[in-house]
Amino acid sequence: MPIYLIRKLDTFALLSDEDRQILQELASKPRYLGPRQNIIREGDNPEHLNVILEGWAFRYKCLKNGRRQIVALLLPGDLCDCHINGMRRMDHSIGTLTSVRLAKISRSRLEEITTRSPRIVQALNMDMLVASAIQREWTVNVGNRVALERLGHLFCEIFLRLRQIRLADGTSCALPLTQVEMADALGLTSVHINRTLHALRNMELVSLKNRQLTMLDLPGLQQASLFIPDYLHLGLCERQSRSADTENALAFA
Amino acid sequence: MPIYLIRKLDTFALLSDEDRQILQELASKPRYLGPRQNIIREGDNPEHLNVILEGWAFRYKCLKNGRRQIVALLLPGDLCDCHINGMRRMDHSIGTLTSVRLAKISRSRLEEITTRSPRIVQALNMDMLVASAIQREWTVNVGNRVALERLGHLFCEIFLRLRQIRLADGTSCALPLTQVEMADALGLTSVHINRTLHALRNMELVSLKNRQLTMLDLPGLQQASLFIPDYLHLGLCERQSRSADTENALAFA
DNA sequence: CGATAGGTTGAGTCGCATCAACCGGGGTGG
DNA sequence: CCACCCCGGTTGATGCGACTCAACCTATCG
Repeated sequence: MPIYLIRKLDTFALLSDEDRQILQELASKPRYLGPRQNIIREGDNPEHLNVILEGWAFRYKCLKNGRRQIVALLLPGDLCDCHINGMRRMDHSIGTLTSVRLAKISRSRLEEITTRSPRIVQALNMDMLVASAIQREWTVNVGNRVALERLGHLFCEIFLRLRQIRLADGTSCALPLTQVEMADALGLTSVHINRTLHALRNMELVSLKNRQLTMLDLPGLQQASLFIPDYLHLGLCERQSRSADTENALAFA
Repeated sequence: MPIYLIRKLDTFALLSDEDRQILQELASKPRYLGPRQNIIREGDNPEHLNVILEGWAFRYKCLKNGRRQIVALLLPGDLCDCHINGMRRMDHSIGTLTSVRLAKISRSRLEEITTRSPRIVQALNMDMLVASAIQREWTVNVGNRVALERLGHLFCEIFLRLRQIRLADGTSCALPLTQVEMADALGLTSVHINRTLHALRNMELVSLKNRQLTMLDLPGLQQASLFIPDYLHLGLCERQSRSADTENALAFA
């Protein structure tokens, strides 16, 4: 069940029960990958659309000088490939961070879906716009913020994105990234991430142990990181509570 | 006439004469703006799709600390707004660099186009994928490259994008960016851009005077900048010469 | 003519990289 | 069982790339 995809799209458009049913059928033949594996490599020819049903992954590019830049984080419910038609060759790779469950959606299947539900198309479009907005914000993050702001900003973004799909528990969420991976995502070194993390802890803004991130002071962290959540377009998130109610109601029916 | 849009889309899909005719009709009521003006501001509600018919513009975000990050350059033929439906509030602003001629396309008009030509839809999708790829590469650029590489990379990208729409003249093209604007695009200061530019000139890789950029040694610059053009997906660019022939043929008919 | 925008240059400072050593825990194999 | 290894994290010393501040230069324009 692509439960996280449904939850996310639900914040982008008013899905009907039929829409949800259509999305449910997606996850028929899931594919499993272990942690630190490649889902697809730069140069590969993407044949179908992959959706992350469960687990974390990331887009990255390797440079000639040997360094690696992580350009995006893919969370449960995120679409892997630059969807719809067109891309002949991947210009970047996608790797897993944790164990990942993937749904493969063929092109024909996708077309079928889009003809059956315009609302799903709308929600997918919105999702794509948000993904672009996040990418722009990452450019801002590495271009214009110092280490402490960058790391704090990343934490804020991850936390809010996970909360959107109800994978945050109060003020905590998972964070299965090593310091090396944070460094590669933020254009810093792991040594400096380490020191910066200590600074954030000393300021009592976050705590991070056993891959569990706790936001001790979310407003404080947002301010310290120059984080403004607008770009995530979570505007409809108050609907979350409503759909949570509906979901519960169904569960108890 | 959205000649540059047509040229660009022509490298992404095989457009028919009818497709071109449809695109021609877009530019009916153009809007004109002077240099250094805002096309749309963060927080605005975008009502229609803007296409740049002529001139240069850029997407940017301003931070609380007063600094500005330019997150994308918009060249002739580029689409301004995160198109199709959806976005309620702009999460960034768009400003002009030069005088700009814009085409406003209403939502209904856009739908009409997409129903009439699936090939245009395909080309627009491809264009969107390339725009995303460029955004990712900008993240890599500011995250993982030193000043000289960043600036050289920017020059390579601009040159190839302009050549794609045949706005490059041999090894030269326009570059209407001030050093402050280059700095804001690359996450550097204008002082450092100045010194880096001198370094590039001393290495006899580029020359830049009167807003005219000349690539003295494109392969050399690409190598020095770790530039790999794959992400621009210019694969079909050999078609350029063919369509140029067609265009000339028509011009002389 | 002064005013302004863009570009140039130098000196001093700082954030982050680099290099290197070391620690602790979990897994493996003898 | 312990010895070993390896990965992720930690810490210190040093150096460099880019920032900051400031002065000055040049072209353009009202």
